Amino acid sequence: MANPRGTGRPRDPRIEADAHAAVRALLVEGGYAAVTGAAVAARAGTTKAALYRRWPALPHLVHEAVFPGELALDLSLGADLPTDLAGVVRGARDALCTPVAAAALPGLLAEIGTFPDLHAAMLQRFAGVFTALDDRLRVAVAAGEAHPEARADDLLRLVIGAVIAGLLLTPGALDDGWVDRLTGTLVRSLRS
Amino acid sequence: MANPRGTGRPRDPRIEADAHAAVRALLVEGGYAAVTGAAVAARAGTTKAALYRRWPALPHLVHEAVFPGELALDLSLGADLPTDLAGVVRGARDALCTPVAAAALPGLLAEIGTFPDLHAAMLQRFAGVFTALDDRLRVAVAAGEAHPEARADDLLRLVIGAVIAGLLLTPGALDDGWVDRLTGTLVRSLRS
Amino acid sequence: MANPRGTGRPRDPRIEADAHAAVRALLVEGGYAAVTGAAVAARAGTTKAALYRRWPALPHLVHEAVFPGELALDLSLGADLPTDLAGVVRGARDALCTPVAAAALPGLLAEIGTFPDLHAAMLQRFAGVFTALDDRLRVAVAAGEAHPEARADDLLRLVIGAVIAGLLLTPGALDDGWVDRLTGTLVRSLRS
Amino acid sequence: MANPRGTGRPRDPRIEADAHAAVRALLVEGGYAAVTGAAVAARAGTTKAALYRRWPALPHLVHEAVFPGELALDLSLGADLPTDLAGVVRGARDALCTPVAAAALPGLLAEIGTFPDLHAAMLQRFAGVFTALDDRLRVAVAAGEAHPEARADDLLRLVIGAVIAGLLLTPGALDDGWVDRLTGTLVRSLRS
DNA sequence: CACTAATCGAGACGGTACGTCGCGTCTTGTG
DNA sequence: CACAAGACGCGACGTACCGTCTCGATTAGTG
Repeated sequence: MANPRGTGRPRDPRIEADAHAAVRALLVEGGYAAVTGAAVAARAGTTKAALYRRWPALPHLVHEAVFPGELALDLSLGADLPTDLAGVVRGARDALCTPVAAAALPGLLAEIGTFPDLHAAMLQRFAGVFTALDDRLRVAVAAGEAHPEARADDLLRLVIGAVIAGLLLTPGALDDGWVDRLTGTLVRSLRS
Repeated sequence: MANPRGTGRPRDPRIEADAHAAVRALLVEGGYAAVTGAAVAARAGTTKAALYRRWPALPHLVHEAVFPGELALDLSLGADLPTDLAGVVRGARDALCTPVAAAALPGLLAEIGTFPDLHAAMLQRFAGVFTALDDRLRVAVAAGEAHPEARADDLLRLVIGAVIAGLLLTPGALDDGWVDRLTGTLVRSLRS
Repeated sequence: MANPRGTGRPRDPRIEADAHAAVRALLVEGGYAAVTGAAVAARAGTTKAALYRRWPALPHLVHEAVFPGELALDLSLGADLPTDLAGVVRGARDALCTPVAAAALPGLLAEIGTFPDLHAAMLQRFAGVFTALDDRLRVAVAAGEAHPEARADDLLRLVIGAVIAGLLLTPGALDDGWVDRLTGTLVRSLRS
Repeated sequence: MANPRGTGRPRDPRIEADAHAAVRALLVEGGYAAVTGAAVAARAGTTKAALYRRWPALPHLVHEAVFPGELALDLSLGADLPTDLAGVVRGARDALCTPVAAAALPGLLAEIGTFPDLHAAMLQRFAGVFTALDDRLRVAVAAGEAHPEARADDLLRLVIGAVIAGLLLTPGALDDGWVDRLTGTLVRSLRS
């Protein structure tokens, strides 16, 4: 898609940033339905053609605008397990409950059916967290804080699922008390 | 929407049923994107006007077609707690992982942003399960099988979230082993 | 269409009159496009079914409402020819330039293509005028006021055409001066 | 409507021509009622959106397709008055009695009520004829062939009205004999 | 006095056209 | 090459009107 050789007029790098900003603004103001090709282009001061030169379809742009990079939950390996799990829970909630993310997620998840590559891209955002959580879990098992069959994927899916379900079905319920309760639940569930 | 008095020509009851069936068939064959007003009408042997007379928008019809009534998980109050929780987990998975439901859910969840009344309608499907689970939990607390702070809403949201996250992000992973692992997780998390 | 035997509930005679009045009111207020089945029924305090029991289609009702009976131009046989012709011109103009008629005519003429029976019905309204004009013309020929080849149908068509063209293309131009000028034109054209 | 600056992708000029041809074909085959947005688009090998980009509504397209330019009656200034008038009468008849025009006119005239701008557009088609007739009439007055009060607008309205009335009410009667009779009528009516 | 038969109000029915909108692509002219 | 601009094919949207139908409730005349 990108120009392999260095030939030709180079792409205007501001368009990427402007498009990201436009998407985020539209998401907050009008929800996922307001993120129209024409609307994004107008808001970003460019045209649809410039967008489609960069992203294969609108949802890809939205995904990139909402989740620009990998989630950084910085599991402070060394703190005790409850503290680290609380960090994961809180981090996942904070990342997905941004006004922008909350507006985009339902639509993005629905588009997975149409654009399978979005699926992989979204999962990729959690890859680092998964690795860190896997490592942390191994340490906890060695320390006798978690039973040996504990799996990081189940754990992470549980957290993400709880956040998504809360986001979609009971928005507003994911306060700090919820973080504490879910953390406690996870800690207890890890005991042998 | 419905005719309050008995006046006027009564609605043809077959249209409701045919529309439901048409939506389910289209969902299975072509996914959520195939559920078009014209396609549903054609398949149901009726017209768009007849559909819009009954439902304010297509997603309402889809919701009704996919979740015709309340989820019945028949918590067998009396069995031991692990068995009952396994029933809830398995029941939620079975209800939401039907080919029809799996095809409809992502789109349906995304439409909540546009049609807020869909939100209440979807939650309503779990009202009975919540009540039953709440009762069961109280019994478990009294029997010393669960700690007193355990909350049915958190528990149910955890189950639903796990299913939805699994459905959206890792379809195919929700096998019987997953049911057993999640049940074990929940049982352990309930211990004081 | 009507009930041949006297059996059954008799029709409510007020509906005819109310429907006529409703059509005329809607024509004046919103033009031909506002004369909808539902609108007429609502305005007349009845229902579409009652209307279609009486008229085969809406244009028939409109025609009846706008031109309830034959045009009565009362050619005062005996006056001089210019006076009589002025009466015809003025009468045709007055009959077709009513706000109601002016609003209905273009639509009615267009429906002729769909309902050929409307055609005959509309022509019928001029039958009496034609006969009278034909007689008057014969007298004029005998008196040497008109050349022998003068034909009433050509003459009448000329008058009606002039009114319709004025109505459709230059509304407002059909004032009394126009009546005098057209009358003069016709009188001169009849001279041998 | 049109793109003022030369920017953007230029409109495909074939679409205009194809749409015109499609409208004419549909008019002849199925009458005014067959001229549907979808039908025109399909026949022209394009889409409804492309049509609505060019014309504000269907009747405007129909008008343009049926009367692409101004009527050219080429009054042969110089022939004697009866010959020139016969040319006007015959020309107006020929222009409005084409199968295409005859099918379109009733509908088009009826739409004037909904789209007032159509009115001006239709009158414009006769502007040149009016000017020429006005000039010719002045010559005739100077030559003593017509009385001084003769007005071209009255005359033209008379001709057009006669054609329209004949078209709408007595189709088939506008043969060459009718042309001669009407011409004679006009010539006599112009004498002082 | 029941019975019959057509009308009444109300409103749903199938059908069809309307005009709009969004998508992702394409085609110009201009850097 | 990229860019701005905007037309293109495609297809869905939700609304409106048409003329018909199906109800339950009236309202006469008839047996």
